[in-house]
Amino acid sequence: MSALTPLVLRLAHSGVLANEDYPVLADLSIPARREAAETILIAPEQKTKGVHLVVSGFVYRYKILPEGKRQIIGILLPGDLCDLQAAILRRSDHFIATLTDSEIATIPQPVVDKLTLDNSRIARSLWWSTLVDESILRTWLTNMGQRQADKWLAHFFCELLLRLQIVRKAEDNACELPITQDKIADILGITPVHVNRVLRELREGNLADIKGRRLIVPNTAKLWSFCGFEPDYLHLSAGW
Amino acid sequence: MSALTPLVLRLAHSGVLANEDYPVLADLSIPARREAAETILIAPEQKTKGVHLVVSGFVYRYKILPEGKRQIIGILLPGDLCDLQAAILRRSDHFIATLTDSEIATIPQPVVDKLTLDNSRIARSLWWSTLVDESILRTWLTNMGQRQADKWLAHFFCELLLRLQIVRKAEDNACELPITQDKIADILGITPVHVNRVLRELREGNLADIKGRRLIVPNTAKLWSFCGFEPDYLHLSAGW
DNA sequence: CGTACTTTTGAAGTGCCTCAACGGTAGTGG
DNA sequence: CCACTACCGTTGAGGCACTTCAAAAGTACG
Repeated sequence: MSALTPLVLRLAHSGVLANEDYPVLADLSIPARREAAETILIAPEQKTKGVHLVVSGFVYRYKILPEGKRQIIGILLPGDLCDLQAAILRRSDHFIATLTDSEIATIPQPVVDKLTLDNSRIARSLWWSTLVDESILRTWLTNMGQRQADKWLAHFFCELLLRLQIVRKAEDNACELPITQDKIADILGITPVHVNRVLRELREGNLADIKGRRLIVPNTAKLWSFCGFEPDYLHLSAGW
Repeated sequence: MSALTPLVLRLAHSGVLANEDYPVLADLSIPARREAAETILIAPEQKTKGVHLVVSGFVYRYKILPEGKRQIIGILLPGDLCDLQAAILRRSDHFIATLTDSEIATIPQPVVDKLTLDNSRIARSLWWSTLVDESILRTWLTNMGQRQADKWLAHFFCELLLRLQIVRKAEDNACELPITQDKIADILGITPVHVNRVLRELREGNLADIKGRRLIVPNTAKLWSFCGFEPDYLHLSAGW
């Protein structure tokens, strides 16, 4: 299994790749290296030399305010490219760090250039992947602004489970969730104390539970309807 | 003055265009048409036939929750492309509508394709522009999650003034703000009543005021430091 | 088997919301 | 020129979601 397999699984959803493109991607032998949890991959203002790909593990984006407050602005799962946008913008405006011990592949800049210049379908599918990230951001912003903490947390769980299922890292109703309540708080924009209380509510309502760093959702449909989850924003189906 | 002038002013900040690219863009004669305020340009699930460019006026993106709540997820100013991302994703996941009477140019899909396929620098600069949008989203998300309403509103004012100055639609300390408190509320994710109170605070603190649909900032530096505004995320300087 | 981290719970406080009313202003038509 | 209407801005009072501070209990690990 190539380090790129999860990426290819994701890009397949873009609906722009042709059969002949898959070998091109599969045959790239990009080595993945291990990184310990809480390793900073990119910092603001830092110039990049390649594009990081998450092969296994969880990675997160975050911003730090002058006062020291932290907002997590994205979770990167296997198959996600971390800093394609930083490569184009030429500097990052936020931090990217590993959440867990992870395998990270760095695709050298020349390889990215070759892929995107030689094959307009692959270029298009990579662009597509950054636009899905943007769509997720719009949804998070909407959740933050309009949903209460219980619904927002439930929505986050729905999204995570679904995104992990695409890359075959989740079962039907459970997945890894290697994340402390402290970090969930910085995702939702609330305090850790309140995360804990809301989590209890979800548990008591049989909607979701976290046990031993795993998320368990007894009834997916019930959780979806609880928070009004509509997965269109993940752009999973490739229908024209 | 071409309808594309504001766009070119923006793309100049990408730092990837060469001198010879400017005539290519300037010579495109894309007609702009007038649209009344509150005209929906794009709706979710709708297929697009071209890319909308704001020539004059204000445009906004928003999402509607199942319960009917609205979150505004972006303001589009002259020079901004509305739906380049929808063209790639092949369907929109949100609404785009005019905020004011506006001039909108629709760049036909074939022209977009030609620009992006024939000229990799122009393609790159267009991609750059979508990534700046994404960067703004990350900052809004951070503001929503971590800043209190007064600072968030002040930050929004700082951003708006600066973005309008780039396209020469604002003076040093004032700009148009053709927007009701109701809409500001849906940007910040708070209630209109609270917007009103926070606005009064800013007025009383001599930080900012709205008079006759115009934003007035007596002392820009003071407003910046009040809310910790750091404009890096707008990626305005093209420095390598 | 201590040490450090994470989770849990309680109690009091605050930012923002809700509901409701009133005032201002611009446009419209008589 | 004045009424009428509609919308927007402003203000007050009470309530709720979430925060803050603090402490205790559970869990992982060398």
